[in-house]
Amino acid sequence: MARRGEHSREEIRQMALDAAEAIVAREGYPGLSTRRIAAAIRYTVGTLYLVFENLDDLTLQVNGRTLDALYDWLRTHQDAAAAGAGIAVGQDVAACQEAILTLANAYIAYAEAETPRWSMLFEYVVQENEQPEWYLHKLGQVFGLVEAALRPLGAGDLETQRIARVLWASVHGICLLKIRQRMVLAGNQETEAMTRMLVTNFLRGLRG
Amino acid sequence: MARRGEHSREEIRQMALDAAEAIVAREGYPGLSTRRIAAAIRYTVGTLYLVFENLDDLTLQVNGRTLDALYDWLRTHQDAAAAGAGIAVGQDVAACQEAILTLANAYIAYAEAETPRWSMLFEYVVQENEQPEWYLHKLGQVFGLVEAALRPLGAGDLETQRIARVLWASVHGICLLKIRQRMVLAGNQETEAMTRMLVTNFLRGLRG
DNA sequence: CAGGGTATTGAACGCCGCTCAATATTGTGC
DNA sequence: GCACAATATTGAGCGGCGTTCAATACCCTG
Repeated sequence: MARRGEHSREEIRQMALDAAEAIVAREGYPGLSTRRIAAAIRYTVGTLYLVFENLDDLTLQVNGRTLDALYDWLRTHQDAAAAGAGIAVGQDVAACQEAILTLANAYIAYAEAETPRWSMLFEYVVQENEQPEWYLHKLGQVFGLVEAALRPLGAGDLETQRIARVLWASVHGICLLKIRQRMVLAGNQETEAMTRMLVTNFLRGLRG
Repeated sequence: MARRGEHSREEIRQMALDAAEAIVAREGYPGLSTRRIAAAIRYTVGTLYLVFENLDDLTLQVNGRTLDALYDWLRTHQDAAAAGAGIAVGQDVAACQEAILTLANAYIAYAEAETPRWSMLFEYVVQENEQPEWYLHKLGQVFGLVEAALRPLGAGDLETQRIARVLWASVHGICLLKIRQRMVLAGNQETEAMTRMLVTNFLRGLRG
């Protein structure tokens, strides 16, 4: 045995999560196993169970990191788009639509850029459907971006939340269709067209 | 050893698929294993490999059955709704909207009624994203119902197909949200309201 | 009734998640 | 400087997984 105290528990935690992310990026969620993670960080399985409750716990924490990364990604793309469109255009309905489209396309772009990580968010299904509070919070942060973009529409808070959920569920559905390659016909262009069709018509319907 | 020729290959196939469905219904996709299926039909694992290529093949065939069942379910609900609304109302836009809503609600109802089976359609991910032709055909049949319901709108064939994909991806997204219980607030009513919000506004946007 | 053909078996292989007694390493008190 | 308590780390072991294939038990043909 060796290396007692060479790494703190928190260091081991981070190393394990890094290694897990690397494995998932390379081989997808099915390639993830405690033995592989342990080998990658040059510890043994037993050590992992000192730091994580079990593999589900570890998986959920990887997903938590992914949600953080997704949030940052969306923010970055939002800022880039806002810079391109000039300052303080966020108040009218047309600008709101553009903001939503920006978010939607950024979301889909993330799913494409980081497909295995993104897929794992949904491939790992919690059985007792009990996501911990911290996880729901991270989810809420991402959802919050959509709600914020919709606020200029001037609907009530609860109505805005509803619209955001419907819209984001729909964008997610299109994204799934794209990633799972169920769309034999479709390239990138097709997906953007579908997203635009969804968002513009849905919002026009809301106004009309 | 025993029972040589007691069951034909096709009989064994059906027994295995039945057993697999029962296991999935009871314990979900993660509970499915060759050893359990074999035990349930009182054969051994080896026999399963005479009838199926591997567990993935078997899983895909269970999913194929589910697609058939879903198709029948949607047809039945369509017919019931059509009977309720009187004969030959399928021609104007309002009726078209009702037809889509009927389909959407029936889809979500199926997911609720047969959650494990329905979930397995998406939890089992084909790695080489090569669904066999027969599977794509079954998928196409379900999609075809949506396209048919949209035909009264009078869009071109390709446009109708696009609209159907967008709409169905979106309904699926809402359905996912419901089933995965990410909606803490939501009961059945909430989901129906969200579906209605999506469909009515999207279609109104298309018209307007 | 012998023998070929085949349906069926089940042990074996290398994985998996997870546990826990055994052990190696360290810091402390003398 | 040393013994000892405390603890970080190990890794064999358990039961389960998908998959393979030589061995076997059965049936049919001649």
